[in-house]
Amino acid sequence: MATIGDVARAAGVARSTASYALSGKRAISDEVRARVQRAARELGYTANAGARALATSQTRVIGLLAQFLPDEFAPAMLQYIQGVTESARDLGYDILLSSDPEGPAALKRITDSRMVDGVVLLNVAEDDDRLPVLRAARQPGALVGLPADCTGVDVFDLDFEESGRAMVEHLHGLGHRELILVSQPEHVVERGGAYVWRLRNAAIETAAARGLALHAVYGSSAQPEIGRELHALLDAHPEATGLLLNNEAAAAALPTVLHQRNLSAPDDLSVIGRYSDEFARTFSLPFSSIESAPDRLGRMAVRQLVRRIEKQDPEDAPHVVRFVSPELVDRGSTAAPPVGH
Amino acid sequence: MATIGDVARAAGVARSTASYALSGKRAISDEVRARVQRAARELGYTANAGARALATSQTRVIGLLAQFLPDEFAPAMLQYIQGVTESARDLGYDILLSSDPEGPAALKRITDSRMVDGVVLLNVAEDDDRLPVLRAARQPGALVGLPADCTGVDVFDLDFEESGRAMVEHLHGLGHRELILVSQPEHVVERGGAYVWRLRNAAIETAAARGLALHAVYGSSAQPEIGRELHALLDAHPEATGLLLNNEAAAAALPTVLHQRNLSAPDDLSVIGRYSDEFARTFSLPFSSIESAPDRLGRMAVRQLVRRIEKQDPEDAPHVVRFVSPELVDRGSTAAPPVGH
DNA sequence: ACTATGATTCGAACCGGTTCGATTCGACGA
DNA sequence: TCGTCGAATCGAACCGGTTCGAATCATAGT
Repeated sequence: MATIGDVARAAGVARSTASYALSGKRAISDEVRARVQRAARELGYTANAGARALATSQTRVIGLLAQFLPDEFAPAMLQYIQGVTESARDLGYDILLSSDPEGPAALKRITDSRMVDGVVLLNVAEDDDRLPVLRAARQPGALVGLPADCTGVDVFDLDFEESGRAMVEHLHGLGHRELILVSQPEHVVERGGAYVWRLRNAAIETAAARGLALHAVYGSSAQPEIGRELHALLDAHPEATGLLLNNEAAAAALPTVLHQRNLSAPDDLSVIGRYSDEFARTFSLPFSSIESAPDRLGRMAVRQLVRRIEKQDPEDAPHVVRFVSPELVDRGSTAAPPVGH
Repeated sequence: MATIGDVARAAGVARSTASYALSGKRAISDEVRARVQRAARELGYTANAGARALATSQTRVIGLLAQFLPDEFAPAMLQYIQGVTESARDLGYDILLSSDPEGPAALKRITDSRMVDGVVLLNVAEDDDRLPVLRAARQPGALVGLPADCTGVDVFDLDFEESGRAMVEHLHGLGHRELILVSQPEHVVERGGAYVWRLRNAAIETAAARGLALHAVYGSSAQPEIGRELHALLDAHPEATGLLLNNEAAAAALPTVLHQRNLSAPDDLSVIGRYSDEFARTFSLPFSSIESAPDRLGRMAVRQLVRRIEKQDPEDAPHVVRFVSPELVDRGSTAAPPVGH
């Protein structure tokens, strides 16, 4: 494999000249630059990443720390990953993907060995044990998911409070008086998944303020349990006319459940979920929903991270905590409650 | 950040001695080794990955080239990625993930710059344009998916021929005489997705040999089209008693379709699919299926790749082309055809 | 004719590891 | 007592880039 020394020799110049000719960091005469570029092309020269990293202390690699948790919804995870890898590529970075369940240890190894210029953390828990490691690292970090303490990192997340409010307001505006909210399993909350209670509490609060009855429950994250639970819920609250879903498995199971009960949305029941449009398309979910935009969050995290890496911001720019406003995708599954309610 | 020079100084030895003490590649007295290790620990020393790669020409990173194609089924892709990252971690490697649509260019850049010790290609097409680049690279490669030409690479894939045969044989054994096979969209075939016709042709052949009628069609990869197509198919072939699905979207859509037609499996129709158990669990698919084992294929590819990287095989060990035998997961959706057929 | 100037290019050092050959030193056998 | 041997350690070179300061050279100014 050709080195820059080979290129320099072929072009009849010093190594440093070849380097400058290729990088453009110093003025080089047109003639020499052309010679160097030609030699590089002919030898098929590509810089050795390790050597360059050693010399520049820059790897142009971003670490992506995902955690494949048992209850995490897989398709959404892939969308995060996709958003991150794509925007990284657009900005000239590669992605080092770690799914090590030993998150803190993996993060420490990757940052200490300087394999990456920065790090994106997915699935951030309220009290995420990777955060102390990240703060101690020399590289900047961007999070997808809101932890309790945001100091020293840039944070991106869907505005779950506003999402909860919006869902309730929407159905309230249509005249509904009794709602059911199905959240993710409770142990997701216990594990630190703050988004669950952020949406839930906001929904409960809004419902109370509007004088609505809201039955807020935790649902399983897989079939067939969630199907049974949905049946039980509808049995238990026959007066409820609105169903809010913050649980992908429940959304996936609901069409069958409605069929089995011979119900349809929005005629018998108004339904509104919170999941990604991609997910909705893949499974043709007919329910209006708050778009959770995982790919967009991934892109935002990478963009901000790269700005920090490349110090486009003034040295100590304040860290950002940005909430993406929920957008309601109307698929026509909500309407005024059936007469008689 | 501490370098090995700092460690050596703190321990009062030469850099080389510190290196040997930590790597164990030469005999070092117990006393000195202990001193070095202690110094390393106290200084929080971690070797610089770039420097080590430069010195050893080894990165302990594996490149993972995925392609997020519009019709590829997302959850399956995540399972491949998961299998690859997990087994890589177990073997002491990190994963550099690329989803660049410019596959050949990305592969060339990654291998030429020696960021990786080897490469796993997902989604390999019959005439994959990444293969020439891979063969020209100095690093070994492992594929998931069967190309037309396997020279110079290790290949892993599900045995789609055997899968097609097994599905047909299974229903034949139960007494069915007329079957429908729904494959992925035809443009997946045109793009080089050989697995589609491999299963399809084998199924057609087996059906012919057994004297069965088999209606083999291509289906859409998303709802709601695929739902409509399934309805049309069942309308068109009222005498068919068995349905074979090599199309995840069709499997996901079928429960609703059956409901709408007031049919149930296996009483009215025997159904057998080809998808992963994980997928089946997430969506509670009640259909027996050939397990496509994406995570297992990912693991196998990485294991073999690492053996090549570490030259555990004799220098020029023949390249392997391994087909995973299909395993039928019985979910009780097949039985003898209803009487009268 | 001589120097100041600016444009190019060169040489050497450095990044932080690994590895090879040489050196040191104590123990042991003759 | 001396040479030999083996174990432990050291020093230097090397991997392949980047970057800084110095050197070269032609041109322009006086």
